[in-house]
Amino acid sequence: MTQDALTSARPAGVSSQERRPGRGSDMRILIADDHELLRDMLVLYFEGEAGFEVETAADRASAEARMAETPYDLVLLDYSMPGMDGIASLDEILARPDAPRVAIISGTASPEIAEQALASGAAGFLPKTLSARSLVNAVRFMAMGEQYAPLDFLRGGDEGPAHPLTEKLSQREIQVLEGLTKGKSNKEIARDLDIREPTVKLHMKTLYRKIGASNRTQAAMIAKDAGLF
Amino acid sequence: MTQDALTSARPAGVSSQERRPGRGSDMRILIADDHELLRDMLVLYFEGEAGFEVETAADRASAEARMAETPYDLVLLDYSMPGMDGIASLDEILARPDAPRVAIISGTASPEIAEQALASGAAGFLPKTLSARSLVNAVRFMAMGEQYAPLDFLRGGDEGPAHPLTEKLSQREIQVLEGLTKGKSNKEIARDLDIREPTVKLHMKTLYRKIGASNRTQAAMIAKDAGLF
DNA sequence: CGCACCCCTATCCAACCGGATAGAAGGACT
DNA sequence: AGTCCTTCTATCCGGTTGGATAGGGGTGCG
Repeated sequence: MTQDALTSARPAGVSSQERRPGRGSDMRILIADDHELLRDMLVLYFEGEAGFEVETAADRASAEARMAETPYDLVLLDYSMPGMDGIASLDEILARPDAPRVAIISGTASPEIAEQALASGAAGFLPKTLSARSLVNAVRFMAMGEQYAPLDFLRGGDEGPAHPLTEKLSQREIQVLEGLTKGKSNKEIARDLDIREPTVKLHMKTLYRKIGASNRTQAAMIAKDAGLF
Repeated sequence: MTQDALTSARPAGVSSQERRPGRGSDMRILIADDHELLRDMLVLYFEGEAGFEVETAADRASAEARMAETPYDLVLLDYSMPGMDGIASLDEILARPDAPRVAIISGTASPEIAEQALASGAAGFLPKTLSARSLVNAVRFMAMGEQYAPLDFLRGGDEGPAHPLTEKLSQREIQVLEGLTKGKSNKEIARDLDIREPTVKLHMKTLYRKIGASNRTQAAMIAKDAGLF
């Protein structure tokens, strides 16, 4: 089958002629993502590049097992795969005594999450909207010790403004909605924004109308589905 | 670049299969997904196969524009890309007078959503956890007019049960949680499940403890993040 | 200026929610 | 039988939410 080239991820031992002794040893990269399509893709690309040695894992447990076995120069870690629980999981992995450099890769995460990841010490943040070419370049960049993140994504210039929701909502209403998605009460939101609670309730009511929700839980789910926050 | 790996990977074994003497012309496929990584992948792959003609779109608007211009034999439609709003968007696209066969592709959608998509008349459902090989086979299958969906995914055997949440919750609590994520009130949930409201409240309280939520909105967000429902 | 719009505050009230507590029926397992 | 677990029901209470109503400031615009 043609797919052999793709699916032969060759976990270890990479038999290959594409090894180039030019720069000393190869760069060892671990791709941890539950999307096999993506793993196939990246393995394929990196195998065509000189100086890379790629292994894969489909969930957090096996990823950590591999990290414990052998050191990696860079780990591409999916933000949402089995075993992952947001930034907390990243922190835990980075807290390991033998922690490698870790870059977060995600298809759904927001710029906010990207910033949190970078603040936690991630080597970079890679949205899956990146092209394969850009991703390989980013990996090279991070492998040199730099921190990478696509600027247009962080600036929110990404896909956020296209949301019809944010267009309709005022600044305050968006802030209130954000607090709502965090599961906060009106009282907490009021304190955070330094306004009175009745005001929060007003914004709440108006934004319900605007986005078509009938209670706070629905509003939170709508915001979540829209990819906000 | 590494395309040689792809193009050289022509399988002699299947080459006869992919010829479509009945139709004469190539099979036209539209890939609509905002993840450029995935588009790169599939385009490269299908270009290495005979009998396929592939075009791409990064959002719903441009996808529909392409559909209006020329007919496609199959459209791979990302469930969550700019312009998409769940099953409703699929229904709208399928309601077009010149509607092509449409398969939903998603990295996050649940088995429940997959079934809804198939019930709405989708040609298939493709989780991104599929391997490249399986995906190509699925496309061939769907192109023959069949309806495709990975059975183990639909049975929930996929990544659903791996969720630590569903393990801890009882059957009833899960049902209550599902109603919660739909934004329903306790009263509505009670009616739907044909139990009394106090009972719903009890389940609600206990499931809060189990999943670590302090109110219904947080519980809903946790369930959503876990990929439930 | 008048007007629209956004943001802020306030009060009142019905309804709902979160939590505690208590009791009971059925199935499963020892 | 006894025990545990799940499910169901119920009542009480304090707190929160949703909705209506009535204002007061601020900015921008014709």
